[in-house]
Amino acid sequence: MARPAASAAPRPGTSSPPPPPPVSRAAGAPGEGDPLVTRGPGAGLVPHLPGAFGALRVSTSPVGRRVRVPKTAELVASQLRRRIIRGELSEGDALPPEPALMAQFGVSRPTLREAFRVLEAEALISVRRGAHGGARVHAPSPVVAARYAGLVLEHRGATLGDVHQACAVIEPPCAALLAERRDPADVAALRDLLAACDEIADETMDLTAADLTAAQSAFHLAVVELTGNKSLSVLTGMLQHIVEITGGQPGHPAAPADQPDPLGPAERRLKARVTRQVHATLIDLIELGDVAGAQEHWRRHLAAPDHAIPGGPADRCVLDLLG
Amino acid sequence: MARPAASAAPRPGTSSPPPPPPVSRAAGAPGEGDPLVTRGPGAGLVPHLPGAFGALRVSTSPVGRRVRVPKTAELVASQLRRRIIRGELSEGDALPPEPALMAQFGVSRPTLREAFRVLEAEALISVRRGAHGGARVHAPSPVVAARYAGLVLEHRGATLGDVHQACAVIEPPCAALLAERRDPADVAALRDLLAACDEIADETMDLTAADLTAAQSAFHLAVVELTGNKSLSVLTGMLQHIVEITGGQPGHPAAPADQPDPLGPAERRLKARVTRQVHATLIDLIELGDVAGAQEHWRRHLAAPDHAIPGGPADRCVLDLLG
DNA sequence: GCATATTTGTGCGTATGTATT
DNA sequence: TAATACATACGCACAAATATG
Repeated sequence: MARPAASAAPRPGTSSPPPPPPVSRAAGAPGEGDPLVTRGPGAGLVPHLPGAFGALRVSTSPVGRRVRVPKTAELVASQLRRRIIRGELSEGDALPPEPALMAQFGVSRPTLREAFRVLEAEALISVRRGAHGGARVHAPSPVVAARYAGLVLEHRGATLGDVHQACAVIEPPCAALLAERRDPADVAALRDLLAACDEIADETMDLTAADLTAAQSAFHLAVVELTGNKSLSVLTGMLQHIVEITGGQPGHPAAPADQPDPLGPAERRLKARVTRQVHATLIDLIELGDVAGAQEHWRRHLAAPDHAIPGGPADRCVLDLLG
Repeated sequence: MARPAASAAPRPGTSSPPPPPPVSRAAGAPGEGDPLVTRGPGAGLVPHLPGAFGALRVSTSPVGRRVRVPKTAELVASQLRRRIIRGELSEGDALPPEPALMAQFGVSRPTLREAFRVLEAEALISVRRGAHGGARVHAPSPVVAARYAGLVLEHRGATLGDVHQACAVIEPPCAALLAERRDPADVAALRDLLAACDEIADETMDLTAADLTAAQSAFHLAVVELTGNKSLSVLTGMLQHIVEITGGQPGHPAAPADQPDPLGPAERRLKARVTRQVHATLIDLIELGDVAGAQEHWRRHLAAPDHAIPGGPADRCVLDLLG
């Protein structure tokens, strides 16, 4: 076998280069002696996540599924990914240097580097070179998921208004839930975010839209996050990120800034004030426990022309995340 | 100034394909036919300002965060990815063999392979080796995005009930929209899916839950997809996929099948019949145009104990997508 | 079974960037 | 500010496994 097995290294026909032992030296690395890449019988058992063709079901009818053999780099990436997701490797942790990982996994450097590129594309690690460089671990964020979801949406020709409409569907029920709960902590948190919006709107004289909309987006996200539902929070974060990188940046080619700044500073300041009032009203409705009122109020806010840009440029602006 | 160009042509005699243009990616000479990877000016764009740590009240905006220089493999992967998303490369298309791509991009084989691993991890290509092997293109699917979103949720300790609750928030407004629209095509499509559920429930005697729940999930997904909103469709597909690979598979370690089959065939058949009736009622409400009724009916269905398993095992079953 | 085309995994060398001294 | 050591980035060539006809 070409691949060095975990424990048994047959080494049948010794070629010119003697294959190194799978685990030779671990430079002060904790958790030494892990088999790590045991591809033999375990490879068939591990679901290894949905591959390119979906989960393989041991069902009856379609016997004979095209099975894609996992590459070695993919196995290495999966092992590292699992340790990151499980929390064994936390944000900021530094992975051992390449030679140590090569020894631990029993793979060569190109293979290890392929695994690095995969994890780097997933933003789970960031590799820096230099003196104290190496791979550092990052926690998974909705931004990563948003990138791929955005790819799917772009491939399907979704518009910016489509994404906005999704937010308009998700958020009102969350507002209703908060009103039903009437938790003072929720109200306080929202008031804090509202104050943050005010501060930004007041301090910045040029009133660049990016900062203000970011603060307003944080308010919208909080409405979802305070419900405690992690799935909706992640989904909303994804949608917001897609909106942000598509239409929020003025320099983006897909930005609806074809007409450069149709609003003057005065109108923009007025709009900010109106938005602030709408947000404040939501907090009041939540504090009062007006379930239906909060939901309807938030639904209208998200359906408002100046917020959703319905039928306007947003509905003709297909997503363009790739430049 | 880029890295030294490949001075030697990579064995042009061995491959029969058209003579690859000797794109040597000479320094500062972008005049070649298809430079593809032109890193020069792009790298010069990054500000690369020194570490601004103790920035005490910088005047305008905190521009100047840590920039991560993109690796060559990442650039190659981005170019291929863009061509896939843009539709220039469609599902099933075969990419040129490795030597041709090496010549086109002007990179070495390890670099190209790193790009392949990245795209393969994103399920945008699938590489098979052998005579007529090579890289084949696949359309992006919500399954890919679901994988990363699931990673985020697992890292945050989300439960299966959490994911289900997200579906319960998204779907009722969609049902309301369908009832408001009263499109006969929607009703027909839902009736077809209902019939498909019946067929599966009747034909399969062993009544393995996997097939039936898949058909029922298709019905739920259709409620969202028929609204025409692509974002919500993709999101719902992601959530369903997470549920499917986590709790749906009986063999999955995270499946709530610790108590093996608490339901006998009789009870399960009864449940299927009840579910069928609930689905049929939704179709009727949509056909009648009962907006509030359809929304409330679907909300209750998704909150029903036998559907959401609320507070039961689902709420204690954290997602486990990595084995 | 055999020939062929293709990807896969490996080793080693050089270039480049980063932090420390 | 300049020299230096460390760690990754990228390149090339060889041997092996694999799928097709």
